[in-house]
Amino acid sequence: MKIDPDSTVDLSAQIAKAIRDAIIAGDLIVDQRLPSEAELADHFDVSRPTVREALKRLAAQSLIRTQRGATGGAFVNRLRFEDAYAQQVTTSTLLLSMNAVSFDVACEARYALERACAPLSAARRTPDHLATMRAEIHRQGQPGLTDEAFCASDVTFHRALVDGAGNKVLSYQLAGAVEAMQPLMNMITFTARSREAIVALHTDIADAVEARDAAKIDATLVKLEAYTRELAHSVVTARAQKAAEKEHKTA
Amino acid sequence: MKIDPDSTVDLSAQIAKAIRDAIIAGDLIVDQRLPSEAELADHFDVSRPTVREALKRLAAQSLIRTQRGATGGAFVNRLRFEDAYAQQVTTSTLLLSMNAVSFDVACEARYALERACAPLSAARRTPDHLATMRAEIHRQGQPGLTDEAFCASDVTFHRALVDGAGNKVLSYQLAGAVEAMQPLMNMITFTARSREAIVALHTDIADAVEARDAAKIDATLVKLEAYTRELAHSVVTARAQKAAEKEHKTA
DNA sequence: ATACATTTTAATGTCTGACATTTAATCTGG
DNA sequence: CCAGATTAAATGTCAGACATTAAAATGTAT
Repeated sequence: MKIDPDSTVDLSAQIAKAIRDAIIAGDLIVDQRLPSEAELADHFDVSRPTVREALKRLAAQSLIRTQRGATGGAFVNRLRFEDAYAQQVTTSTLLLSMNAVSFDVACEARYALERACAPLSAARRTPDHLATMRAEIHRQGQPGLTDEAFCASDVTFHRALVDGAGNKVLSYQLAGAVEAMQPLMNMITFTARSREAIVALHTDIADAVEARDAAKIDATLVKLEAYTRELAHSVVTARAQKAAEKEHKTA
Repeated sequence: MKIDPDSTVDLSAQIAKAIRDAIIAGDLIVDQRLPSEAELADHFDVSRPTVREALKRLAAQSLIRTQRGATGGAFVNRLRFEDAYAQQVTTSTLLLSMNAVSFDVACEARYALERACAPLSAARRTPDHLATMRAEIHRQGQPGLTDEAFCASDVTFHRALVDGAGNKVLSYQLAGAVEAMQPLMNMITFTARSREAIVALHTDIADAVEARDAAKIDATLVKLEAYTRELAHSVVTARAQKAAEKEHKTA
């Protein structure tokens, strides 16, 4: 592991890269302890604060964890799916909000991915997954539910569908897509009638999952996608109209 | 933005979280300059090194960039899909290697996601995407190609297929799945005969994409998945046999 | 007045050395 | 043999200094 002190790149970034590469290459294995900060500083011929900045970079990516005390130090972290979820969701959310990704594009991606799970979920879902879906459907029918709570329940429902596929990699990939859309979905005000329609489609999906009918799940997801986009469009239209009225009033 | 100095959590982690939350909430917008390190240190009532560790954490997630000089400082970064790709691939690769995700599970996820793109790609692919696919097929037929180069070309081919769907979110999500599998794929030694079979299937896919025949793409991807898994199994079997022989020799 | 060279300045990058805090291992007395 | 005190080693934090960078301000000559 070496760095170039003459490079224009930050030393801490170079050190972080060197250690990261060693982890990816398998030279440092899970739970292995890195040398102490002082030893690393000595090795790379830099000061301790510089080493610490490098370690914090790695910690931000969940590649290492640190422990204080006598037998403490920095350890290579076993990257867990649960840890990766959070980062994936954060990144996806920011990508959507910063890159003016249209609702349609995000929606299309989400349902395309979800439909990819449909046949697997039909084959493998357990009673647990089904119970979660039914419970969320029931919650979604409760009057007095806020839009945010309705959306959160929607996310849980869809994650149960995805988790039913029994493939951790798929669940991980989809967590980003589904949850990242939540802020966009929260912009939609769900009327009693639209909630009723969504709950009906959710019920169809749950029934199809119970019957292990992949084609039916797929078809219903297509319907749900179309309806979601329709709702979003009406929101956009209403907002534009409101803005126009306001404009008219000021003029 | 406040932190709790009595918490057991690192101050730098708390500060990073506070700033990250502000970015996510939109309180800090793209290209906006953060206060200088000295000002942040003053605001949070900590020392400059502590602030710097926090900023390095954010930089590791591409949430900010720093610039030196008179008008320098830390700026909120516009998170680009390209920047996110790299992190996504690193994370996915480590998840697969550290969590003993079986080849079958990863393979299943990859092809499920890819098949989700098939109908969109059939509808939207441009001549460019098609040209890339044809070029990679040609490369894959060249004799003397290393296994690594063959795999790299395979990745490029599949990414062209995915990019053909014309949905950035899908491309982003899939980049992780496809590229993360490359290390696993590199373990497979491709015989002349297996390469021939793969190239034939790739050609079928390219033909179907050209004809905008979604069903045909889907069907061929199913075949390719089955063949890939078959190849992987034979590799595993061969390796187990070799290990058994070695065991026998030592005994 | 303008173009170019120089100086200033404000910021990040880095270093040194110190102290605080945490935690496990070790020592010590009952 | 065990419980408490001590020690040691590591990370966490701080203070202050200097190095480096790059833009802006200033000065100067044409």
